[in-house]
Amino acid sequence: MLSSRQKLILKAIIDEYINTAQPVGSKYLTQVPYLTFSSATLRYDMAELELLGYLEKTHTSSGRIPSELGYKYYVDHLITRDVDVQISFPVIDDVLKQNQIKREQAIEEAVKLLSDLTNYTALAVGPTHDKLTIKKVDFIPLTDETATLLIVTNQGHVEHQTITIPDGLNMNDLKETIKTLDELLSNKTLEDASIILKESLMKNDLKTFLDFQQQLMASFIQAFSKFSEENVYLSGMTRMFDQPEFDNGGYIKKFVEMLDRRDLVKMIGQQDGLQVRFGSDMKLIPMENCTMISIPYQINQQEHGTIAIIGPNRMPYGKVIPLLEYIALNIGKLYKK
Amino acid sequence: MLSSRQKLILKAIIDEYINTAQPVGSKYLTQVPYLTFSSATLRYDMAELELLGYLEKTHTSSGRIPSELGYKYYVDHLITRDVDVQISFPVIDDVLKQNQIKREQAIEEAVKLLSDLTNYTALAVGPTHDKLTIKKVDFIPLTDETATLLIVTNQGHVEHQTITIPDGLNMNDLKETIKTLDELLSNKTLEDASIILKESLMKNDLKTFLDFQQQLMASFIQAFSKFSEENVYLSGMTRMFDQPEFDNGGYIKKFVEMLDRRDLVKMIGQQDGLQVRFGSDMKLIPMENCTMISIPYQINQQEHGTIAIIGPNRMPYGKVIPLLEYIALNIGKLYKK
DNA sequence: ATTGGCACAAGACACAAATGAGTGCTAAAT
DNA sequence: ATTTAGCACTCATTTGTGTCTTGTGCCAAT
Repeated sequence: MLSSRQKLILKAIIDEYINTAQPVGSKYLTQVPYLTFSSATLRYDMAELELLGYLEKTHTSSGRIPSELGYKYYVDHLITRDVDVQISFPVIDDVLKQNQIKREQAIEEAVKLLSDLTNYTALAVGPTHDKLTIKKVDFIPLTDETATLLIVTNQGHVEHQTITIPDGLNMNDLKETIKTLDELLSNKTLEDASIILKESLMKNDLKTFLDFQQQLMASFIQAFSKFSEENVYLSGMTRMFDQPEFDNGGYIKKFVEMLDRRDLVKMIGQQDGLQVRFGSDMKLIPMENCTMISIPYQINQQEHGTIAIIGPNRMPYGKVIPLLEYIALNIGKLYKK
Repeated sequence: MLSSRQKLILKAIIDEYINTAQPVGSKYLTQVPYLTFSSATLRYDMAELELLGYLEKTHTSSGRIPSELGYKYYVDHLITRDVDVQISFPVIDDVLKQNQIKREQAIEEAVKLLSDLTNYTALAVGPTHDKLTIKKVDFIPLTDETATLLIVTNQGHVEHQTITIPDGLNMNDLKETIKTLDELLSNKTLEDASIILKESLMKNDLKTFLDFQQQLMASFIQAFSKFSEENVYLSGMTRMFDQPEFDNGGYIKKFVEMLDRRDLVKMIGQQDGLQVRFGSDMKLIPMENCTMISIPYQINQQEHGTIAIIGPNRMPYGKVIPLLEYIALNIGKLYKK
């Protein structure tokens, strides 16, 4: 258990480190208004806090920097919510209102705004429907040789593919096949659709076109698997580059590749509320000095998603968290009747 | 005009610099088999080449590195095509063949392969149809309150948007409206469609839904403008990070942002053949030490695009160019009957 | 026209000393 | 029992110095 003075010291150190990114020493602390103690006293407590694992030293005789445990304690117990963030609220309301009927775009704009307001990388997944079903399979001829294949889910997600029709294949036959497929698959869940598709292939219900059909099926299966990679919006990828702790080609490369591969998305599972995850908490992708704060949003009973921000551990949590909460809440409100 | 010896020297310097990324000195050149001269002679010519602008020095007494002009001369006159790249050709054939009927994917895979083979960033735009027309406008109800709006072009490009239907609005009315729109717009070019849309809005042919309709129209117009941002495929974005000359947070940031904003796409206009563009040639986005090689591909009379690679000036042009040409040629062949 | 020789320039490297921020510990003060 | 002042110590950082290396530029000789 920390003494109240130790708490104050920990808070002061983290607050300062968040601003400066430099190790904080006892001398600085003596200047903090609410720490009216000598540097020696402060040093004594700092040693204690280090022993308990809340602080670290970069070398034997340096100032202290917060450890992950320190940040954790800070976020859980010491944070002071910044009231100034409220000046951004009308802007958020405005942006959301302008995209009231277009949800993907509302989310996209919200993510962009979040990134702009915080100067960190922001992302969102969803909105995702609880039960993913196929709404329509359609086929739109473009030319004599080409056509576009469409699959629409109940989430409004669309997967499309332009295909070239091989020689000697009748466009009408193909159209028929797709129509059968549509009837067969619509309103089925993705898993069911996959099964039905494979069975049909076996039983040869559908007209077979040899090689062509195989590619077509592959195409479908691939489209289905794409759906399960949920829709994700990303903004401010390069903002991370501005952080001094990441000014390092190798790290940045890893970071961008991770975003590119959508690794993080797997981590943002469905959770209950606000989550603050530090580098080592993210088992899949250990990214040191990196924190992800995520919060779910709910559009209606079935549709929900998560919105998150990624930055250095050294984040102004007091600003970022209220902002994130406000955005998540208001995305939800937008569609409540 | 360069003497033949000067040409040899320029070639030797660039070849070596491409390998080592280090300034090349006269001593090294004496070891090159085809340069049987003393270092003093070579130095004499090097000074000449520098005067002419083909070479540069990093400091008063360093070896020489090629200037952009030097690279340009090299690419135009001194390059020797590497025959070894041919061992990659079957792999390319294979990948393309496997995606014969799915063109977007064929391009995507080709770009990925190109990036893998060269270890540089690769991208492609297109295939783009000469005359972009609308093939279908469709509307798929998802729930009582939501529906997906689809626009398909003759290119097989699909733009979709999930919209929330405001209270007091009839789904059937909406369906009718969309149907009218489909009839009105299909097989029209994008420009025509825009005009028709605006006229209808004026004349109020379409049932008006006040605020909602305005958003809907905005949605359409936005979708149309998205089409003109051609479809682009990108692979190996982070490969640039491996190049020693770019190991620098600021540069990398600029690079990623440029790719993110799709700036380059604007540069890859429609051109006749292979183009090699150096940093300063790309007026829009001056990226020093950076070269883009692009080549158009043609699928049929109407459909075409461009495939390109971006790397440091210091690229093994003798390998990269034949590879690029082969891929561009064979994407085209794939769909020729 | 080409070459060998030599003085010179400038980055790279290694090492040492000075600087300075900050600590840990102890003995004295409160 | 806390708190503080004082002091010795540590270690990263900066500055300075000399040496080494690579490569140039120029000139006189071939």
